[in-house]
Amino acid sequence: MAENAADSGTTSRGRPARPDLAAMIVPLGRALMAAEQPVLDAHGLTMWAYSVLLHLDETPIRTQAALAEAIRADKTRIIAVLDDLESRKLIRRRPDPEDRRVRLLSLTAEGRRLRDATQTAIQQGEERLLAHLPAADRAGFLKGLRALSALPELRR
Amino acid sequence: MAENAADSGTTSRGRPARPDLAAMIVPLGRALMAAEQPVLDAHGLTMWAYSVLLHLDETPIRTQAALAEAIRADKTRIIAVLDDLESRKLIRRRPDPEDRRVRLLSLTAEGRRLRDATQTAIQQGEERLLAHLPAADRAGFLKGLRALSALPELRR
DNA sequence: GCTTACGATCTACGCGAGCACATGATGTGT
DNA sequence: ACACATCATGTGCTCGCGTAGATCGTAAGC
Repeated sequence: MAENAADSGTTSRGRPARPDLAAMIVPLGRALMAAEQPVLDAHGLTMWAYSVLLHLDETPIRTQAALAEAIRADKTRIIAVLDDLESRKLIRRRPDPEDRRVRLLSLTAEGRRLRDATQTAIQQGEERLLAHLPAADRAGFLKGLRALSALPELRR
Repeated sequence: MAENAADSGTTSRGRPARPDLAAMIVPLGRALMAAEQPVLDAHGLTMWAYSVLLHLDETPIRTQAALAEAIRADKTRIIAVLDDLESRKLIRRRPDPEDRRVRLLSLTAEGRRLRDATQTAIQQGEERLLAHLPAADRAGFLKGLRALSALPELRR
C-alpha cells in the first residue's frame, strides 16, 4: 500500500515522511515536565526529590551512589536532596550495621503517602492529555512507549 | 475487563499502574539525543544548527526571533549558530528589501542537501530502535506521538 | 598494624543555557 | 520632525548541572 514508504520512515527519494522522533519526543518531555512543575510545587517537592521518592522502594537501593545513578543524578548533587527529605521525615537514612560506610535509604510512611499523592496528581494531569487521543492510539502509544523505555539500548 | 484500571492510569487503591509519562519520555528523549549526537558530529552540525536547518523552509520564517522561538532557542544564542551556518554557505541571510531591519533566512541548495543527508542518517538510527517494536505497537506509538506533538496544550 | 579500596560529603571550577538590558539601524504613527 | 516600536546584535549576570579533587570514616587484604 501507499503507506509503506511512510511506515519505513523515508520516502523513496530523500525527504522523510515524519519528523525526527527526538524532535517530537524531547518537546513532549519538556511540556510534560512543565505540566508537572506546579503539581510538584504544590506538594513541596523538587523534581529531584520526587525522583528519589519514586525510586526509593521500587528496587532495594543500598548506596546513595546507586540511587544517584538510578535517577541519573550527580552523586554530589543528591546529597542536599536527601538531607532535605530526611529532615522532613520523608525518608530515613541510617548507617548500615553491616557496613557502616553506607547509608541505608528507605521511605517513611509519610514519604510513601506524599509520593503516592503527588504521583496520583501528576498522572491525573497526564490523563487529561491522553484523553485527547482516540482510545486505540492511546493504548498503542502507551504500549510502544513502555516497550521503548524498557529497551536496554536506551538504558545507557 | 481487568485492564480498565490500568487503562485509566491508576488502580482503585492508590498506586498507579504505570510509570509517569514524563519518567518514560524524558529519558527516552535523552537517549535519542545521545544517539543523534555522533551522527550530527559526523555531519559537522550542532543540535542547534540542525534544528535551524530543519525548520528553515518548513514554514516561511521571516525574522530570526521567530526562528528562535520556533526551535525554542534563545534569540541571543541563535546568532552565532546563524553566523556559522552562513559562513559555511548552508543558509543565506540578507536584509529584507521591504523592511531592512529583518534578515531573510533561507536554505542554500547545499544546506538542503546537508539537512536531508543528516536527517536520513538520524532517522535510520531511529528506525533501528523502532524495529524492536511489534508492527502494531510501532504504528500506534507513532500515531499517538504525532497526535500528542500536535496538541496545542503542549505547544507552549 | 599498614596499605589500599570504598562510600559519603564538601568545595571549587567550568560549561551551557536563559534572562535582562543596552545599542544601533530602521519603520511607523502623529 | 518627533516619539515610539521593532529587529538584530552584543554583553553580563545567574542558574543548574557535571567533573575533579580532597577529606573523613570505615572495610578488607596482607
